[in-house]
Amino acid sequence: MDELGHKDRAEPEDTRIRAVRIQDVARLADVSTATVSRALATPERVSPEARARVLEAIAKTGYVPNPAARTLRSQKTYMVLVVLPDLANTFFSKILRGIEETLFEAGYGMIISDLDGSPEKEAHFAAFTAAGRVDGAILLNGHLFGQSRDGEGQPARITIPLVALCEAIPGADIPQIEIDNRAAASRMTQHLASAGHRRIAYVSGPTNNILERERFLGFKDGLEAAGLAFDPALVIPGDYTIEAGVRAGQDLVARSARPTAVFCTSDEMAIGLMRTLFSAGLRVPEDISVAGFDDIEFAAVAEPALTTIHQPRRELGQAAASALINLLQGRSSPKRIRLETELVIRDSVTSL
Amino acid sequence: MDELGHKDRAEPEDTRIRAVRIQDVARLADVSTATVSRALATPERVSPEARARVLEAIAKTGYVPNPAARTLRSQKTYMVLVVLPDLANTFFSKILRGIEETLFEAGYGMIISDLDGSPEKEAHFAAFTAAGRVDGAILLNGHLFGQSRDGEGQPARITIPLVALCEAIPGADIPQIEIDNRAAASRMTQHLASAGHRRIAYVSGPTNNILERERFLGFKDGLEAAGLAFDPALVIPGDYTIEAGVRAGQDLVARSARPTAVFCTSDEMAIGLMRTLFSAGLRVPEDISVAGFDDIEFAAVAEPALTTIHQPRRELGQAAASALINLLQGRSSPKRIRLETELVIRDSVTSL
DNA sequence: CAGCCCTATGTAATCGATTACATGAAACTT
DNA sequence: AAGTTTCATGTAATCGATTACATAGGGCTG
Repeated sequence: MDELGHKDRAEPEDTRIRAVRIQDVARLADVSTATVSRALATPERVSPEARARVLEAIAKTGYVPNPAARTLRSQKTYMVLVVLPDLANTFFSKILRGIEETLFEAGYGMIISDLDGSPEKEAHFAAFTAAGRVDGAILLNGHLFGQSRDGEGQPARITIPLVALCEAIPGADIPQIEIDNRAAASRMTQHLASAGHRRIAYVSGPTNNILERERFLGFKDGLEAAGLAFDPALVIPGDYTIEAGVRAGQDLVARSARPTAVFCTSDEMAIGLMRTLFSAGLRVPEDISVAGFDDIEFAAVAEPALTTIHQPRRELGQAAASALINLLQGRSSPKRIRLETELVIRDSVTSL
Repeated sequence: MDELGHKDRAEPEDTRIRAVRIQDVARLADVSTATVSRALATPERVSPEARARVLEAIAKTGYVPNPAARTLRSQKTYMVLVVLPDLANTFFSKILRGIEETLFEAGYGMIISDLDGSPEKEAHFAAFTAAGRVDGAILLNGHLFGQSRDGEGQPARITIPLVALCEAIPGADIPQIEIDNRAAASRMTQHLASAGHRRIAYVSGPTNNILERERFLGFKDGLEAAGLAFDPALVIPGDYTIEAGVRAGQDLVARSARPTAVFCTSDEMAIGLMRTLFSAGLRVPEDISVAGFDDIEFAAVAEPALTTIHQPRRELGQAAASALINLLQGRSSPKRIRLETELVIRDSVTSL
């Protein structure tokens, strides 16, 4: 019999390495399994002597509780699902890091789901969530599972705590962590206007996106505050990607009456757009000013350095994770958390 | 009693929503739980009639197997851990996407661990892995858990399948998925040399990094192939980040005898470096040529567009995930998979 | 038609923890 | 001193699946 005394296990032919079980620890510490469990979960409810023996036995055996068994009994997974529209998007990476940090400190792991615009994947992760593989979820995709298809089929009824990050989910009674997109867009627009720009183009996000709607409202707010008229011809459709910026640039280059400034609702689009302008022989900001949104790492080192709206991405991730942890641990969380943005003035916008 | 007949459950005051269990399905389909389980796992071992009744009952109840229970019994989690040195690094995002895609198709979920240079985190995830929370792991960090500290303490003995991605792990007997860093670096160096550059600076990665060592050897290979002497003074330390590129640029600007070309071992450094050169009034490529490595999204839209080495990032992720899945499903996997890189010539390098 | 094998199914053990409940001893109350 | 409370601990039920083993019936072989 080995040191741990796996006496009631198959012995000779079973060469798989068996994990240490709570029973092995209990035997070594000469207590019951209940005491071992309590020594870990509620140390104050165990006598100091027993606790010491248990801890020693744990150290000696290298015992790690089996998470599946623990989850099965306690219904807690200590896992959180993060739902993203697109993992490859630069904007999310720092947010993810903020989330991961905070979850880790609280003892939670992070499972990532990249929806990738696929309804199958969405259904899969809805089932995943419903099956109790995670204790809670952070949604960065702007809608609830199965939200669009109602009536037909069984819309996934998720009963675990949820938090919406960045893209608010209208109508959902869950904490929303975001920035004030409307105010930020208005501020940028006014910044451009106060630099003397009268004809300001706007490169949008996907129009069904709540961020886009807010930023678009903010753009109009800003125009109005500056006493400028809104011109629908100056709205160029985009989707936040570099490629959309490139296309918007082509659109712009082809125009006869060009705006003097372009407000792109993502830095990625701004950088793609500038690329196209350069290729066409236009200079930024001399011939045309360009502003972005997000303040990703590359904004500061773009040529010219990009004037943009700074989003506290890491803090957003941390705030969302904290809010969720509060919920998971039975505490409450404010329904709406808004973090401050900042107008970052660099070199891509000039005064007329 | 409700439709599912939870007769042996607490009824009135328990308002928690109970998940449908296999027993509920069994009762509805008028079979045993074993048959339900078999109908899902090995349909060919169940009669068509019973199978149909089971599937109908599952559809009616919306049954989803409880993963914790399944894992506890079968010792399979259908989860894979991805270990990264830094989640915020742009380079990883597309790789992650490739991994996620492939895992998803095979029915596996992805848990992400951002080590962030923290030994505590590393220890945590080693325990995590040892506890059987995942079936396998993909390592992007270039070393095994607990590899550095041996002898002292109990080095985590991981018994699950592992795969190394990008950073090969010397001495580890696990599949390694990578590119030929040495050949790629040599190729770029020769490209610069063949454009007439004789004084080529090299901005390195962290020197303890295996990628760096390979690329550095490749750089020297390339010099030698071109008949150029290696000059240690032209090696500038870096760590693959934008900031390192900025610093390298400052170093370069301050020099009296400047090289005519700079080979940066990451695009991020190349972009940061160009930024600094511009700020100092130097032009790329007229005054100095700059080459990168990786071909991240921003390389193509940088100003000037960056000449670089293209890494098939998504494919790397997919290959690593496939290799791991093979291992998890009892098949074998080649010990070394090398994907092809490509020299991408854009505008940041000029001929002298 | 006896004997054998194969198929479909059920019964119940099992995975490894948590935790409700029981128990006995010690401490406190009146 | 009897009764009550508290504390430390143990016993065993439980979480919800998978799966080893048992069994019954049907088809096949000789």
